[in-house]
Amino acid sequence: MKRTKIKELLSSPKTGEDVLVKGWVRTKRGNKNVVFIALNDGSTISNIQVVAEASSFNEDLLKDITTGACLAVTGKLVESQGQGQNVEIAAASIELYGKSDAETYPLQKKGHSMEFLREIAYLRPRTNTFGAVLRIRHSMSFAIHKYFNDKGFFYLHTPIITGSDAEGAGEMFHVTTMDLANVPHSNDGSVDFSNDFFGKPTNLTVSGQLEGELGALALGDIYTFGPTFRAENSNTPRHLAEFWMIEPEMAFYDLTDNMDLAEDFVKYLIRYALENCREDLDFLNNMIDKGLLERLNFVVANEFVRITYTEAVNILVNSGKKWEYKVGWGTDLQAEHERYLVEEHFKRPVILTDYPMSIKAFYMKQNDDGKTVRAMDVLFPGIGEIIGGSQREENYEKLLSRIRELKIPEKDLWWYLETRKFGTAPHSGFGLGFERLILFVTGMSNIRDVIPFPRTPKNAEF
RNA sequence: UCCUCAGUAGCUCAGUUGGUUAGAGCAAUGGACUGUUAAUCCAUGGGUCGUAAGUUCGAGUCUUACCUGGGGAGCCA
Repeated sequence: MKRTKIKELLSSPKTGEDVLVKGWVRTKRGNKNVVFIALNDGSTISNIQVVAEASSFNEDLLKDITTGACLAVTGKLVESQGQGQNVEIAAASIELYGKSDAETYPLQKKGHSMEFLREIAYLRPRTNTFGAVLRIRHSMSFAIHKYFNDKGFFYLHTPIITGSDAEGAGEMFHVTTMDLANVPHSNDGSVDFSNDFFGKPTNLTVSGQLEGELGALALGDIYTFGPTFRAENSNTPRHLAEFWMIEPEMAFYDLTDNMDLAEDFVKYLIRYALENCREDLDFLNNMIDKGLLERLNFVVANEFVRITYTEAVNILVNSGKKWEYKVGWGTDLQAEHERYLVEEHFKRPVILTDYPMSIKAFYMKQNDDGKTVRAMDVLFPGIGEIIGGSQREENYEKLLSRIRELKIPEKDLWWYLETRKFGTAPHSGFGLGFERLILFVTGMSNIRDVIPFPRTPKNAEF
């Protein structure tokens, strides 16, 4: 008999038919005469109830059916006599694939703390919460590709290993095959990379943007979606050393086009989740965050506020609030300022634009005022900055002078500058932190719980 | 990296101004129960109190250092 997934079984139940299901035991209860097994195969958050008449099965087999054990069950799908479910399987035969010693299996029927589950990340996908999060994570990945594909964007694979140390987005992880116990040095005392694998210093990427721009200036509209690595010693519920980032880059987009795309993109993803992940979202709304569905619906239904950095500073200065960090034109906005704008003043997502040139990256297009750049940050409630982007500086002289002002090693960026020499074009792009999106969509509060195997300072287990 | 809180049974926690043999709920184990829904009821076992040093007649409790985790901040996505 062919195996049926539980999701399929529950969505279009054909009672009276014989079925074969395979999955892991969530709970077992019962008495002398009848045993009830809640079986889950990961295809959906719901379990199927397997009912076994004790007299029809070997006593030792029933004893070995404990929380966590893996079973293959054949039987007839019937209407349930109980209250909790519509259909159940009247078991005809049960094959035990894998026992699960109840005394040592870490997962119980009762709830566990997120901190404990993090320590057993090799098993936590078997819980309702992580099953829901991981299914939603998959759906969001798929929706991202679908959104861009439908819009005629091309998925560009930018390198994971990079030879330039120029973007300045964060501390980097070195990539080397050198024997670290015996690192060769040049005469001047510096590390000699000439015999290293690439013959020069290399790192894991902190952003695919610069290569993404090369793609946009050939293919028109591209996006990247891949792992990103930051060796920052950041210990917060919003940072990972290894995370996934989506970076669209579009030729002929100005900053307004860029904002329009970012807003449409994020709303599309949230709408996609609402339409396709309903059961999992309902579960998370009940168990994790009672305001989740309301917040998701609100974001989809309302325009994002768009104001300039200068306007934001005025609002903050005139708010009458006491700030831990001083607000003034030219300083970067702190978490408390962003939170005030999003959560108290406007009470909705906010896009801030036209930041001072001095606090933003070298590649952002300079405004005519000579002091601001065409940057945009999308700020979300509870998350903070979920998207950062800009129109890029396409003028060769302006870009070069900015690189020199900031003393960025020009020799590492020669290829990037070349694009401004040959057929340069106005273009824009942004980066969306995938896990931060998942945080928002799931209502989870710690970024370590929206990626299967989190990498953070002092933690690379599993 | 900084500030702050915490670490006691498999899990979640209680443990009084330092005082005899460290407790509870859940889980587990054994039993009861004719359809259960995180089942219920009865019983049983389970601890180097994060690690190391110190103060003291005496430390789960006080001190110091370190480790691990949470929350906040910075850096950022």
